[in-house]
Amino acid sequence: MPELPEVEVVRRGLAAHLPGSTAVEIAVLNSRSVRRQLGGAESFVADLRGRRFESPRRRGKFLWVPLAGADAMVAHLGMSGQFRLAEAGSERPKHCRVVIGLDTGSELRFVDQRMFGGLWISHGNSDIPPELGHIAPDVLDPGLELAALAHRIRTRRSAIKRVLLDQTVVSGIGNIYADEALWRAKLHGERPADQLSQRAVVRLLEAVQGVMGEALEQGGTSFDELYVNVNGESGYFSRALAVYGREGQPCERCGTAIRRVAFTNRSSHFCPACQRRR
DNA sequence: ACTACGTCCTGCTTGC
DNA sequence: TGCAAGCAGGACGTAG
Repeated sequence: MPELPEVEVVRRGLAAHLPGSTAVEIAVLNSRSVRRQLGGAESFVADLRGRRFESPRRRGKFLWVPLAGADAMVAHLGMSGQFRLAEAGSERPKHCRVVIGLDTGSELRFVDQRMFGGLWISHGNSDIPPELGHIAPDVLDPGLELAALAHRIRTRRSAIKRVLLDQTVVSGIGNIYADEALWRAKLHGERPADQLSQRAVVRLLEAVQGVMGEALEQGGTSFDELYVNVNGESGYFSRALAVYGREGQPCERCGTAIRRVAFTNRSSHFCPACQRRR
C-alpha cells in the first residue's frame, strides 16, 4: 500500500518522537512479522532490547531506524503495515503484530493486517542496511541523476510501467503513483521502455517527482484506515488522484472515461485518449 | 543479466 | 441472507 510519500510521512512521524528513546520491552505477537530476522522472534527481541533509537531513515519504501552504536531496525510496511506511537497500556489496535515498549512511557506498535510487511534487525554500521543493497535510489533522493536513470530505463524491453515498479531500477514507486505519473506524462504504461525517447522518460520521471512531492504535502494517500500516520491520522492526497480508482469517471484533461485494465495481478488506470499505445 | 510469474496474508466488496 | 469469488497500495524466489 504505502508508496514513497506514505512511508516518508511515517518516517517524519517517527523522527519527531522516537530518537533518543530506548526499547525496554519487546513483544512479538505474530512471528511472521519478523520472518526476515534470522533466529526468529527471540533473536529480534534480544537484538533490540536495551537499544537506543536514532533518527529514522528511508530508501524507497524501506524504512530503518539506526540503533546507537551499530545495527538498525529495518521495516517494510508491505501492503498494510503501520507504525503507531501511543501511550503504553492504552488499547491496542486490531492486527497489532509487534509492540516495542519505550523508556519514555510510550509504545511503538507495528500494525499490519495483511502481514506482507515486516521488521528485522540489521547488523553493522554501514550507511544503508546491507539487505537493502539491491534497492535503487528513489526519485526524491537528492543525488539522483535523472538523465542517467532515464538512460538505464531505456535499456529495458519491458513495459514502462513494469520498469517503474522495479525497485532495483528506481525505488519508491508503486501502483498508484505509477499510474498517476504515466497519466501526467501522457504515456501508456504498456509501451516498451526501450522504445521511448530520452525526453519522454525524463518527463515521466519528473512527473513521478511532481506527483510524489504533492502527495507528501498532503500527508500521503489514504483510502481508509489501513494507511495512517504514527498518530493515526489519514492523508488527503486521494482527493487529488487523476486516474487511480477513477474507472469510468471523466479524464480531467479531455473528459474521456478513465479505463481500468488487468496488469500483473492488479490494475492499471489510464485515459485511453491522452495515453495512446501507438 | 533480464524477464515474467506465482506466492505469501487478511478482510472487505461484489455478484450470484 | 449466504456464500464464494474478486480485489487491495508489495517484494521476493524461482524458472526460463
